[in-house]
Amino acid sequence: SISATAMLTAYAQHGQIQDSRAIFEQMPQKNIVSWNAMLTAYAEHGDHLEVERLSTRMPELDLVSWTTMLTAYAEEGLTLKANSVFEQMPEKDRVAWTAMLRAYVLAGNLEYARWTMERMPEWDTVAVTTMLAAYAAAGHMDQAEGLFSGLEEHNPVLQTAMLGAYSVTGDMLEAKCVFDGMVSKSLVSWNSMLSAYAQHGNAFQAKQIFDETPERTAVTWIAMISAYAHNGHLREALLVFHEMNTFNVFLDEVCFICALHACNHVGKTTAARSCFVSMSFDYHVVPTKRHYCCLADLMARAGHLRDAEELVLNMPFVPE
RNA sequence: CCGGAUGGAACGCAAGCG
Repeated sequence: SISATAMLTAYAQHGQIQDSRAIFEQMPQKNIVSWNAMLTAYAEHGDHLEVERLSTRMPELDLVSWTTMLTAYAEEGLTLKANSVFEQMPEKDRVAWTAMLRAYVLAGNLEYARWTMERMPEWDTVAVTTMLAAYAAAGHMDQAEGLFSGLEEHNPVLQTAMLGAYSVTGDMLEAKCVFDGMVSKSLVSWNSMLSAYAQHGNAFQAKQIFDETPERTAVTWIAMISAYAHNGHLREALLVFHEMNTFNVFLDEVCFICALHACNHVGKTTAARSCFVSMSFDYHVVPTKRHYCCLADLMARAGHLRDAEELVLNMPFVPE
């Protein structure tokens, strides 16, 4: 039963929702964890209706079930439904409170989010980080700083959120100060510092972080490539892209959007085409609308209007 | 006896429209 649940989750995380449902249905005895895993699978698949249907069939619901339902609603923007789940929960832990807080953040309602945080029986660092990041994204630096300085314990996630907040306002000295003051830095911290420089036109300092970081993830590479691309160093951008290809990096769809964009500015139509083909054949990344958009834009700018038109007409999406 | 499966926080990207 434990291994079946693990398999169910693995299939779901690879988008094979029907396979994971098949495993679930064939399980001889289902416990609360397997039911919850199936709920999570549908929640991540964006299918709140199936989450709802499944939950009515469950022999019992626990904190995990309730919170999964709450999050499923929240991520589809159904804040009222999320709240009604929350209100009906027989007991609430800090995970549930934070999920509700985040539901309001997703709805853009920072007042309710804050009110939810204030009502928590005990403040929790995850909840505060959620709130801080929301304030930062909305440009309320004073509020973000207030939360940050009000806490005694600063963990790496919270500090990275604060670093990102300073990056939003372009306060690079403060951002670097938080970064340097961190006792332990995660890869996300390194990437955040790199992106902060990248987004503020400092390709040189971005490159320094790029060279110093203990490990490079897909995010690291993309941030570096776009740091160059945004500042007119298109040759460097393409060089880094090629370097990335020689490492064993897991390339996701965003990598290719970024590469296509760099090709676009250099006017390398051929490179872009081969990149587009290689994406599906070598990396099994399914092209999305955004990739077609990039490539069509590139071909049009290069004067290949007929090719661009053909691409748009033949793409597996409805053109907008 | 112990361990193993499920829920909450921080990082990257194009175009268009304002």
